[in-house]
Amino acid sequence: MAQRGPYAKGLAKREEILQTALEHFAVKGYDRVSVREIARECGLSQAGLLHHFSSKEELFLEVLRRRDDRNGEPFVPEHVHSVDRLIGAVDRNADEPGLVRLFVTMSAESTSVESPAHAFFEERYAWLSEQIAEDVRQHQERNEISADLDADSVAALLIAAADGLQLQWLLRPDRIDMSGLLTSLWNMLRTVSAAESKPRDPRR
Amino acid sequence: MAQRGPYAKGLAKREEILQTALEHFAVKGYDRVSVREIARECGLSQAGLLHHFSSKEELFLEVLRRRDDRNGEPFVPEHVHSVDRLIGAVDRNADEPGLVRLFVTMSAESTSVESPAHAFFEERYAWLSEQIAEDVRQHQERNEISADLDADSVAALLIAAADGLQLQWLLRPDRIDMSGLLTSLWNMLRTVSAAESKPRDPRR
DNA sequence: GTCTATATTTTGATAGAC
DNA sequence: GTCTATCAAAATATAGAC
Repeated sequence: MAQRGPYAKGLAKREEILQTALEHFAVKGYDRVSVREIARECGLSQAGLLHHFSSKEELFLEVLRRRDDRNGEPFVPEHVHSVDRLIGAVDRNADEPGLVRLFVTMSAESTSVESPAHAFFEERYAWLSEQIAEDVRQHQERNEISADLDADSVAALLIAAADGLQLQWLLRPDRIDMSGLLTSLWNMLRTVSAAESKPRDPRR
Repeated sequence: MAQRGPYAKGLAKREEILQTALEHFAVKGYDRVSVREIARECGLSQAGLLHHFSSKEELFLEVLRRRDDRNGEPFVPEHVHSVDRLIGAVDRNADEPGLVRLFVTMSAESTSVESPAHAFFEERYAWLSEQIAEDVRQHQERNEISADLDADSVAALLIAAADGLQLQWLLRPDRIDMSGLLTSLWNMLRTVSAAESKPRDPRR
């Protein structure tokens, strides 16, 4: 049924479209890619492609969803080792510049309410922040990180660094070691004592 | 000559256009704003606007350039207190969500070689990294930060955090204190001893 | 400096044949 | 499932009048 079922051909084509679309959206951004362009690359007409996805926006959202579920890993409560998972994901991303560019570009664009990806990224950040903060709290309970640090702040900094490093890496791939730098940061955060890191006057 | 010169009117209109364009690009992104839209807002026709700027792209680049020169501050060598200046800039940005959105969106888009802003942001990052790293080195010479830390890495992390925090702030303005968090990070980096922050195996 | 008018291109989406 | 044909709606840029 999987190989010869009535939908086998359609599903295969659907996958090819999603992969091609990912590459194009990643390189040029949502607005600069036309459905025609993706279709041609897949050996289809524009109308032929839109048989599989009812609109450009739906195609785009499906691309995002497809690449978002690296959550897998069953039998482990989600937040356990979330920071390590974040670092691992960043590390793997170093082999997929297209995917990185897609998420960097789209998360930035998503800050506009008009973006088709607005809801998607809003939920994603809320989920990720909570996962990381919970992991930080567990480290605190085990005295592996200062209990006086604010877990939500640490989470925000880690996620910010991950995002910002990916941006820099896209511009200068050979000069930025994303996962190495993120690991350094995580190690530093764990060795810092809270008393030393109280905010001072932010202005010069 | 400045007020009544033959170009006074043209220059004033030019400024109005640049300001309006900034707001629109910031909210909707380069591709989702039409020249017509900006023109109407300025009480001009599309052709009327394009009398001042030969193309949409040129208008856009001029907007970026205009908002980039907060370098000013004469009589101080550029790199001195660069980190404090970075924090100060982030702090001021909290009053200008439009400007933040413009730079976040455009720096992300600029990672594509096809982006009109590619060269602009490439140069900007190279310049900023060098400024921050040099400031870090000066702190190291004064023993205010561990000499064993790599100045370029610290610079990369600070810039990454600044960029990433701005992204998160756009999505959840009330939950992210950009300059406060960045200040915390800077303080932590200065109190960390290098021996404790040696990289370990990045994978779990 | 600003307008109207227009040329040219491109896009997303639909209808209907095969 | 895929194609051809077509529509309608944008957009940028230019020409030329005032």
